[in-house]
Amino acid sequence: MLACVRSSGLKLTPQRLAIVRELAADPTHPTAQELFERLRPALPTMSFATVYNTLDALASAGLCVALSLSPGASRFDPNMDAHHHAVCDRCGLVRDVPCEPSELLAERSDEIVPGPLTAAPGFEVRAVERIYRGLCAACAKGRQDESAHAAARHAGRSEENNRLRPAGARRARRPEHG
Amino acid sequence: MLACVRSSGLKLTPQRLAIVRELAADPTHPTAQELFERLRPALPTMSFATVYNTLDALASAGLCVALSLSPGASRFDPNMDAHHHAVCDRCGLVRDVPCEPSELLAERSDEIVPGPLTAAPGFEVRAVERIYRGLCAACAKGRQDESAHAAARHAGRSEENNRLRPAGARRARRPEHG
DNA sequence: CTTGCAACTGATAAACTTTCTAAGTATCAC
DNA sequence: GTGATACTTAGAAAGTTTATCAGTTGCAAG
Repeated sequence: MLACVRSSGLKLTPQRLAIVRELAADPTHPTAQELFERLRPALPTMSFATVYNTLDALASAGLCVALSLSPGASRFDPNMDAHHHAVCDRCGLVRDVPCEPSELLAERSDEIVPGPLTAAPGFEVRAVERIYRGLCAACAKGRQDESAHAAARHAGRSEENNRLRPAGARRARRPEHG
Repeated sequence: MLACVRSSGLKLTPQRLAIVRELAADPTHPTAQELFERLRPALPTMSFATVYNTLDALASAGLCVALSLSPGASRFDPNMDAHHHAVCDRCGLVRDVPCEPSELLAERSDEIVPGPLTAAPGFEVRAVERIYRGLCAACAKGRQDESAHAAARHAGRSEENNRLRPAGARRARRPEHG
């Protein structure tokens, strides 16, 4: 991937090197904020804007994609092969889900692109993606524990909730496509 | 839908009435900002926060859903039946795409929920949704015109671009799942 | 190895989206 | 009608993302 950075006409700075390495090594599709915080020990002077600039440059070069699949900050995906996503309703975590073999046999190695949508006349379909909504392993386990504790103690809000809710978001939010 | 508002224990205020009516009548899944601006003539004193409060109340009552399918503001969907979405890469517009008959035959009237994901062990799938990415009719036509004009005049950036990009976003953004 | 330019970084401001707070107001059950 | 409660308004505030600009640095050419 680093070679692609150079061949895309992008200069290979220490900041970009660190960001690309961290992004490529992380299957959880981190946000810009997460990348920034993880790299802060190694690059204490790096600006937050540099993280965004770099991710934008990578995306423009076709080396990663910005995902907006749940409220809150965008997540960045270095996997440019055809794949789908599993999105946690609770913490927003995103994991890749490979295409099924039948999909990979399609003409485009990307996704199966069907004919025009009768529901949306004139809409030009470029790609079709699938989103699996639900609870990631950690949140599913967390909820079990929570309800178990809630049964033991009557109503004590004891567990600190580790939901990674969008920034200012404090209220509960109904999951999409309920 | 208005009856549902009352039966959900929500008070039926003029603001809510207007918001519900506007939302239910609009198939394009407007943002909070768009609803606010459209209702401003009828309700000049309505606060922007009221739009958010109302949409949040509706979502919590299960009467609409907040969609985060592209960067920028959330869009609100009053259609609670099982369906998918077509999302415009350029302007962010969202249109509903009904499920196919085969999907509606599934056990849940919602979506076909497959077995556990081998790619994400422990992930509890609640629903599967499909996103058709591409260009809406208006943007597809707009791009044709743009390239036609660009060919005529050599490089004049004459057409004002009507992209509804996320807030501060000025730069071009690579569509997801490129 | 030096040099120069273009691209990049860092810092900050700013725009936008969303939520919170506090005080006043209106809805609805009785 | 009347009161409790939920709602609205307005403004502040927090989080995300982009713009601006001066200073620095990567890197290609010499």
